[in-house]
Amino acid sequence: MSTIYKPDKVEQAARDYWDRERCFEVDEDNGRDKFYCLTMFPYPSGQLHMGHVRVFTISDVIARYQRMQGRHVLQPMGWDAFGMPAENAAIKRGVAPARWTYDNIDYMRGQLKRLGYGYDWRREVTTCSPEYYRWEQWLFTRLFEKGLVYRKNSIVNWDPVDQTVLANEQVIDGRGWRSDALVERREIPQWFMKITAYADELLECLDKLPGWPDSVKSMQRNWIGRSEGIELDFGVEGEDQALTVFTTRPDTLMGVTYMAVAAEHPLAQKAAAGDKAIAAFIEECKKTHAAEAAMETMEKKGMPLGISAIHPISGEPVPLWVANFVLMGYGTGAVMAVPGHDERDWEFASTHGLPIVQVIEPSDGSAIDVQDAPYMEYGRVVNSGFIDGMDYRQAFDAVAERFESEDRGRRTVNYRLRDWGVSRQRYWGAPIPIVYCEDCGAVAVPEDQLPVVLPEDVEFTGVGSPLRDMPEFFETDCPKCGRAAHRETDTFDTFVESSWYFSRYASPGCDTAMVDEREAYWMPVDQYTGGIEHAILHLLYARFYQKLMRDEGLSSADEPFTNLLTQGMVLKDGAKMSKNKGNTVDPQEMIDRFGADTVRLFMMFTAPPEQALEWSDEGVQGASRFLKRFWNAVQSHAAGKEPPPLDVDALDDGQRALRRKTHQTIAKVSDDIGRRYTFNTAIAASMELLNAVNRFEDDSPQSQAVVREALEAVVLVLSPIVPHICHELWHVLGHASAPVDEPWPAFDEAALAQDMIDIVVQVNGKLRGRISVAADADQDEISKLALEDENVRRFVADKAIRKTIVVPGRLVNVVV
RNA sequence: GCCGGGGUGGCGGAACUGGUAGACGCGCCGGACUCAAAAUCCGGUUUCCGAAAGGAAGUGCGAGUUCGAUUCUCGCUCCCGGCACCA
Repeated sequence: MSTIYKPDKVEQAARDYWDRERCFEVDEDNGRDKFYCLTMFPYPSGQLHMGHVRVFTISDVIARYQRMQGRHVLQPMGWDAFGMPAENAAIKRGVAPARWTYDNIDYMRGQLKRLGYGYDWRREVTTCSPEYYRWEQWLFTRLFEKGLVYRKNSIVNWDPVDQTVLANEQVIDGRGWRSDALVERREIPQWFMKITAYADELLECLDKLPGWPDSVKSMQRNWIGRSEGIELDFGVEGEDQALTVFTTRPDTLMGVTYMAVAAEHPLAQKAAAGDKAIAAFIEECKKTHAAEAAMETMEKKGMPLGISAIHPISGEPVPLWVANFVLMGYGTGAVMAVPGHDERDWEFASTHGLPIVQVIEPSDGSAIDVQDAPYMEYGRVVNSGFIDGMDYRQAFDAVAERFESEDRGRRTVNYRLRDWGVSRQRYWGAPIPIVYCEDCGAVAVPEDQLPVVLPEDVEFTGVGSPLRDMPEFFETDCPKCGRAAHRETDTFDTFVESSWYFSRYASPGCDTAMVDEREAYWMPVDQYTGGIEHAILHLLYARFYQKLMRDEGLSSADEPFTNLLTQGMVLKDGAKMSKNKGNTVDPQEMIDRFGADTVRLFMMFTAPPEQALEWSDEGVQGASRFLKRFWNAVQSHAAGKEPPPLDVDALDDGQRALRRKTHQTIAKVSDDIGRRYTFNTAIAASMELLNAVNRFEDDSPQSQAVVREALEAVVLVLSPIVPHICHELWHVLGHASAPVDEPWPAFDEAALAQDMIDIVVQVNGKLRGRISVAADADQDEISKLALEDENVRRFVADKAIRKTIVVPGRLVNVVV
């Protein structure tokens, strides 16, 4: 090998070795401590972007480190292969979505290999293959039997550009998450999965995930949005049916001055039948609702329905309104309005001249006037008869008990979380395995008829789904009665595929079940790494799926991911890299120019993983420069005489100092990579050690032995980050083995010991001098030495010393 | 509004448990090599005063606790992310 660093050759050689030796292919081994290191799998969009390179590198560093720690490491890779871009490409280029997708996968797999990631490619999962989605369809039919999926006509978010239904999670500020088009409301029959049945468990288990970032857990809690309250039944004049409302503030019950229902509420609908003005108002609400619901300052509009509810305690009539701020989808679609103690109710009451009364007073007795502003704090109940004088909790219980005993109310928990609509009016997705029969209704496709294969060779017009124009696809027989029936032509939301792919990695090739016993060895995932943008959707669905699979007897794990690392975005010029903004940097170009190791090093050095990383061309140059220095240092050392074995007892002070640095570095890097995931500081420490070696000008045999030890340490500790160059340099240092198979270096406690240590002397907390003391010096000795320092004496002068604080090994502070 | 995270040199960032603020890298300045440039190597680089020794100030702002605060407490401010007529 030439002594000039040529990344192309070095990297090719290392890759050939890993391939030849099948280094990253792992099978289950119950005798060994497993480590499942997972990265969020990519969508095969065409080529890798910098965000991919960052997340895969983080994961690869962790995997390689854990491997050197002796763990049996699984790191798989696959493709989230269904989705809209394939359809868009098909429209634009006239190539079938399947063809486009498989071509992209082939290209991107090559890129991943070029970056040196240590994947077990035998376990590759491609979600658009029938072998994969077959089991997804199977689980769906199981859930169908259990009643955990259901079909209902529902008002959905319709994306007029993408011609599809969006999940609530896919609507951002009233716009489609991909198309950015204003979302409309439509009523369509949809399949739903009962994620709300698991709302409590999904919430509670968050407390059992110490390895997850607080930010993600908090977002999920927020999203699930649990709130405890009471459902109360109000009588309505001229109606047999009670009007049920949900409230979290039963203590304000006596402050109710009006009631409001949503536009879709049956009482509003009924009133509209006899009143054109109300009908017009409801129509207006329907039109504007979806589009404007997210707008921050939407005007509070409403109309009286001309009927009254009966207050359940006072028996007084309470006017009933229809209002645009009441949501049919939350609680019961009706609210009791307490304008004295709720901001929204107060605003509405003020606008429409409704009475505002006070029923809560501050516990500290301070004066308030609810005519000026609502008082929302918990306090003491007043003007409320049977609950007067109570605090919030007492009043809550008193109201609950009274209404429950009279069967006019019940304690209830409400969630913000909605059931997961999984139907998509799209072609490029897994077919929903349902057959519609005129006699039998919706029937699940039986297991022996799965998978329902998506035809891949299709004409793609761009409007709607081609499946609807393919009788050969949708015409079938009813599995129950055998009569002519037709298949569901909707496909699954792609989040369904990404909710269980990690389990499938653990059971590759299994064609008799979704997963087999190998799942139990690998699951749960020990370390999951991916973008913060998946904090809610993907991570919540995946947790939900884990519980579904557990309850189906497929897994024993409650939670799929023990530790979660969310990496920051890659920015350029302060903004997220995107084609729209034209601020992208193509990883391939960087790899071709500098090599994979340089790109990996830059990514890991420039910022800690959770922070945003600003791209810098100079920074890449710097990384490249460092690797050259590293290469040259090892090569020039290896070109010298082979050093004798290290004789620790024969070292002079300088040699011992370098050796101490070596072992300090091993200790620090181990902690930085293994515990803190601060790869940037691990690299910085390695750079320091290499700088120390380069400054060390002593070519005595023992010095060369100390240098050899230092260089070997740098090669090994950097090998998870820049594996190719380390692979080569390890050989240059005379080893036949490969770093990937070496144990992680241990630091020698004895090497860290020092005879003399430098400590800092402060006078009144300000740095005034440095002294060198024996490591075992006692406090009196240290104080004495500190006071002998010339500069310290200048500042102490003739002042009386009030106190001397000695922090062993660090500093002395003299207080005068 | 609520929840979470953050504010440190010209820049990315370091300081992990309250103990030397600015590690490491980038950039910049000076030097060596070169006819010259690039590359490479060596030295310097928080600001202000000083030739230097050394001193003063300094981690968004204001207070507090402490011998000692980037770190802890309180108040404010700005930025980023999430959620939001949720009853």
